[in-house]
Amino acid sequence: MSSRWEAGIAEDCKNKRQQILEAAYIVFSRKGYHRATVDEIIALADTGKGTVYNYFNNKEQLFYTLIKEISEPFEAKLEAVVADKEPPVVKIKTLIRLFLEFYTKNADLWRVMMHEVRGFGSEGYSRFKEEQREKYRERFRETIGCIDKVLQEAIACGDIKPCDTAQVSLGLFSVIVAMVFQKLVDPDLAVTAEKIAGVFLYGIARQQA
Amino acid sequence: MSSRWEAGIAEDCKNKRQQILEAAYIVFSRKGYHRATVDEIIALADTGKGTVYNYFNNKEQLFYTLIKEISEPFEAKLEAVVADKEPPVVKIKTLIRLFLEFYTKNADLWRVMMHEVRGFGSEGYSRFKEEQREKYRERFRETIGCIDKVLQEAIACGDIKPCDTAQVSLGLFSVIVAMVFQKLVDPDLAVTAEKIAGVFLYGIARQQA
Amino acid sequence: MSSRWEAGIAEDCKNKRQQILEAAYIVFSRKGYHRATVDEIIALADTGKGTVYNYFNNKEQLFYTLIKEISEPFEAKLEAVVADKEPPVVKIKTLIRLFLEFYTKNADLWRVMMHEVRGFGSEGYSRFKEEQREKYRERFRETIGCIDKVLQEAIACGDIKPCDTAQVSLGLFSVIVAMVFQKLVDPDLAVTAEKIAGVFLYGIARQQA
Amino acid sequence: MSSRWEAGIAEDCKNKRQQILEAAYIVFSRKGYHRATVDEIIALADTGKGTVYNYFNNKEQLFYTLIKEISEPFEAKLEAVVADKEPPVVKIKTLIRLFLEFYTKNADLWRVMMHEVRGFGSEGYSRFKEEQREKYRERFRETIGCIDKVLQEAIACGDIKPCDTAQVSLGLFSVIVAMVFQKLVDPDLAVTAEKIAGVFLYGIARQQA
DNA sequence: CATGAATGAGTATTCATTCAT
DNA sequence: GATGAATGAATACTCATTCAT
Repeated sequence: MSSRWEAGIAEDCKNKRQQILEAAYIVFSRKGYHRATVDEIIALADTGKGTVYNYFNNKEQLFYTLIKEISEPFEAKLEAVVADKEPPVVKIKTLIRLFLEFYTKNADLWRVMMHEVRGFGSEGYSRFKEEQREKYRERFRETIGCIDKVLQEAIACGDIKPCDTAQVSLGLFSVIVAMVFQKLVDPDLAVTAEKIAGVFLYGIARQQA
Repeated sequence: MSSRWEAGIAEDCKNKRQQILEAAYIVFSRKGYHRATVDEIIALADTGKGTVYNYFNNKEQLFYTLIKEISEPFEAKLEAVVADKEPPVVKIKTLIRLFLEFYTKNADLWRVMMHEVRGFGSEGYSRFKEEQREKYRERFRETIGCIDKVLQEAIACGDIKPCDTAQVSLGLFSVIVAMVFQKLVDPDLAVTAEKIAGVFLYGIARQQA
Repeated sequence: MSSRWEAGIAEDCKNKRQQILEAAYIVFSRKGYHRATVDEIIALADTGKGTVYNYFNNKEQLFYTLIKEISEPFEAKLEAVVADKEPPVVKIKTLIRLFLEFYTKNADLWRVMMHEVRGFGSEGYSRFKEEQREKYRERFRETIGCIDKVLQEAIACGDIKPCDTAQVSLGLFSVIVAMVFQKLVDPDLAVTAEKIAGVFLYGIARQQA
Repeated sequence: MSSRWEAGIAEDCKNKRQQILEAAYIVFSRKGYHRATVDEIIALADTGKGTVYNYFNNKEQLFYTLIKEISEPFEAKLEAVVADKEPPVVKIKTLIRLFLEFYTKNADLWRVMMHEVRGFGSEGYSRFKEEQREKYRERFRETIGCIDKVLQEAIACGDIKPCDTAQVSLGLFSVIVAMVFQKLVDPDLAVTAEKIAGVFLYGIARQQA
């Protein structure tokens, strides 16, 4: 049901902090932020309640740390692709595949995160402080920004027509996420990546506009 | 701030039930499901706490009723467009415009709804019973199904290439929602509708595949 | 062990709020502020936990309300004595008797209150907000101020020698409280009042200075 | 802010035990017993948490040890004055001065101590065991007993009128403490000592009774 | 001896729901 | 029908104490 993002590490050498993060990953994914209880997390992590608060200031910070630790390697990979010397269209397809992979792995947690962070300035919506939520949003913007950069590159070299790259990159992103959340992704991610890229690049119309 | 979906009804003949639904609309939109309190709803509805439970079994059913009463007129409109005698491509653009209109109006509440209903079979995620959540999902599928039908029609008459209509309609839907949630919709909805349709129909590539 | 400050009211017509206050009186007196638990208060008040929070915002405000409701009638009595047309020396003795009576009745709770409120600006000493504590202290100053006023009156009419009335009134007050807290008060309060007045008025030396 | 009761000892030869006691002095004074945390004490003492429990059985015993180590030299001084060959009235003034000095130095901690120990037999008031609290009270009685002894001496030699020395010594003590706690003590302690003695010896009335 | 990671019992507070009036 | 006082299950967080290193 849930992925362990560092499954390589042997069970017995994991420290408490890691155990808690892994348990939190599972519980937040299953229950969402509000309905996830610290009690359930510690039961799964097999630690005492106080231990959680030795490593994290509170539930919110535990959640944020989780998101951050999962995001960072992913973001690094994205950046690497953006910096590649491949043709932009190839890079777009690679990015789509990476996104499919990441969101497939972390679908549940990411849905939760997006919900908690959503809204711009909605007071009282989430228990999260606005400052904290802004940090999540910045992360989100940068992620989509990777697609944006490659699109601009593609326009620059004439591979695609000039367009509002902010909108298109968001559109591309949302389609990827929708496919994942609705479980319409082919086990061979490259297949789905090709399909998505195909629609965005060439459209579905029989005749060119 | 909030839309009244039946503003035509005069204030003084609104019954308690309607007052509660309108207050619930506002509070659920602002706070999300979990953080919305019955106390806040009745304060806004200017009614007693017991009254809520005269009309609705519980908070959950209040929320569902709200969604249903807002969805139904919208779905009727969609069906009407599908049944139109217009060319499929025109109908697609009309559908996109209707979606943009509806989600723009009800963005906050819909975000909340999607979050609560999300997940297929995640036990304990929401306080909602699985049976209840299935009702929401069915509604969701039917909504997207409208796009699907028109796409199939378009394929049948040769306007668009054969494609996986379930995937494409979901993609189209997700792009619409993303634009709305990220506030990238032009005040003139038709402009944004054209853009979205343009990308899906003709792609962004300079050369046909 | 504890006094009921409105014992006259029949049990069955007491409302929940009053029941809670009376239980709080007993528990705060026995346990002090920190060690008094809401659970114990509701057990004694025979109410549900939520009921406490219907009437009082939180534990602190419950405590403050308690103090206020007990203080006010007492302060009114003190003011009445100050305004009397009796000779100052007589009024002083009457005040002493009233203090003995009040503190004997409410010894434990008052000790708790004084401890929580103590300190001028000691950050973090009490969980009480400084603003709140200032309200208690103002109440305290006014109470002692009654003695002060009568002392000034006595000086004005030549009954006692000029002296620092602020210091003497505080001294008188502290002796009263000490007698009560150490359980050295005679059942006939007037006896102890006379003794205390005697020392302050005429001293214990065999010869005038 | 805080007094070190053995400042003479060089910093570098102070052992852990002493460091902990000094930190505890500061923290208990600032926060009171309940709100003082072992964490804060060890942070200030620059030591490990376990070390505290090497030297003291628990928080309670740490507190008691603190009180004892501070009290003993003070009590020795008091006893010395009692044993002096001075006239009783002079000794009383000296005692008052010593008390003013001691409580001024240790005002905050003593307030905390008195609160924790207060009450005779109040079950559950403090976390302290009744046996422990009795030790504090015995200490308290002996301290006041010094005044009592001198008063009795003064009566014996005819300097003061026969009176209930237990009550008067407690009264004298409480006035001293009140002056200190309310910050009404003159920087020159002898001035305040004279005033207090003056009131107790000769009263404030213009005419002898 | 010194340490600090791990622990879990203890507590204030929230809020959906009920039911007597 | 309308009301709102009463309820108590549910939950994040604190902090004294232990014990393996």
